Amino acid sequence: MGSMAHRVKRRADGIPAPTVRRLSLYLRELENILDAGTQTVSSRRLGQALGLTDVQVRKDLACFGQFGQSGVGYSVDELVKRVRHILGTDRPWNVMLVGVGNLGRALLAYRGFVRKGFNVVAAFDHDPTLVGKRLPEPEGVLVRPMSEMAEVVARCGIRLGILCVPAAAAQGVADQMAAAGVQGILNFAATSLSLPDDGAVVGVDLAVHLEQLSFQLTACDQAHVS
Amino acid sequence: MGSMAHRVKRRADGIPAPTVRRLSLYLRELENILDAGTQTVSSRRLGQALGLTDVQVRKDLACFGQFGQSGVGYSVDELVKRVRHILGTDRPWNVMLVGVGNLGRALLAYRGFVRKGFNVVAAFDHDPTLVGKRLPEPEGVLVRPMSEMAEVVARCGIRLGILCVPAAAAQGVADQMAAAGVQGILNFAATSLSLPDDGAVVGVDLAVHLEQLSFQLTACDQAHVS
DNA sequence: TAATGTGAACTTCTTCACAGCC
DNA sequence: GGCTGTGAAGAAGTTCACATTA
Repeated sequence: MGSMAHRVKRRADGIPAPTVRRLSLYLRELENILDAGTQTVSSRRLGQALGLTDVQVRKDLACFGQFGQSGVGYSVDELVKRVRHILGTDRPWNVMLVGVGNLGRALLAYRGFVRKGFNVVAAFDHDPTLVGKRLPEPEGVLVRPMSEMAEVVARCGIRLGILCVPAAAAQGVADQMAAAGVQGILNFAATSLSLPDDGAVVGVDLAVHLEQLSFQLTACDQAHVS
Repeated sequence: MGSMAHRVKRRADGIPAPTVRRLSLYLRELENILDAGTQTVSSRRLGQALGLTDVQVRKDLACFGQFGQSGVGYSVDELVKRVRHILGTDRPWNVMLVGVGNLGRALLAYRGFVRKGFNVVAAFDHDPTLVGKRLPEPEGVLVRPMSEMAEVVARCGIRLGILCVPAAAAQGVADQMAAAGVQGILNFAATSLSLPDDGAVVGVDLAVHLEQLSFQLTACDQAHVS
């Protein structure tokens, strides 16, 4: 089955998909709050920062147990730990990246992944002129030939992969990744992917997001006219 | 009010938000089908490519009128035109980009935007050592100082902006963009933004997407253990 | 036969209302 | 007063069943 951008294919457990999406946002906000030195946060405050109601926040968190204190709120530190554990980012993940074009290179240089516990430990590309380089230069990740994928995945315990190849090549590469043992793919190619049932895909199509905005503005324009 | 990543803030019209998200995916698939030379497509085929049911596809399209033919399906060419019109991408958009770091540079080099009708006609950065460059080198978009933003927005009729500055600076820059007349922001900063009510935001946090995958794998692991 | 289009049933998600706690 | 947690009500989205058309 193909996967949709921004929607997980299989829902793990009985957790609503929207809840999982929001959980990441809660965590991001909580980390900001933690950095600001605040000890405690209420569902209202957390929700307000994200444009959600307080009840929504509490309902989401309630899926995983009850860790707030009546009349006080949540311990930020505690909540960060709990949410990280729920998302599985309380321990580091080794990640690989395939396709070292413009976007791939930018992602290799992106520090946001490491900060969240995702270490990009391997990169692959089809193009022999790129293989052997270290990106970002001069001390980055070694770009390897596709043929080494299975071995490296096994050796480094890689379960997640970032796919940044052209759309036309994406399905073939995704199959290779799955065959090599990768279980989850973050797909930046402008196409839907089919994977075996135990493979998870999340799609990010940069142009699609701009389309969402142009739709909104266009719809508003027309509302004003009529 | 803040906005959520991957969710539009205000829903234009009476169109369900999930429908709008899927519309972009339909278009992407339809463009592939068109390139392949196929004349006609059924809701079943379109849905299958995206992991959706045929009814879902028809219901989504039905929001905008009825343009299928019983027993035959949809004219791909016609449907592409209609969906582009709905999304507002049947005419080009001038877009600006703020923050020419790693990610910003990669996006300036990304050809997927132009292909979809989004022309990045201006870039801005705070850093004087970047101002004056053309990215991607040597013939790309001129990087301008922030101070020129309002003038350029007005002159080029820019309504959409891509925000790629560090999280700490994001809200301030977003305010500047809104003040300059930008109506929609594609936010790559790892933070939620508050904008005046007539401003639309779509957030893309690359690390958040990996978290969704790690959640899924983690949840599956635990399901297998128990 | 092969498809679209759509009211109705159903499921999922969100909001309301309120009990309980600090 | 301020806050969490939660059953119940409501809203939104999806699927079913089928009428309809080529």
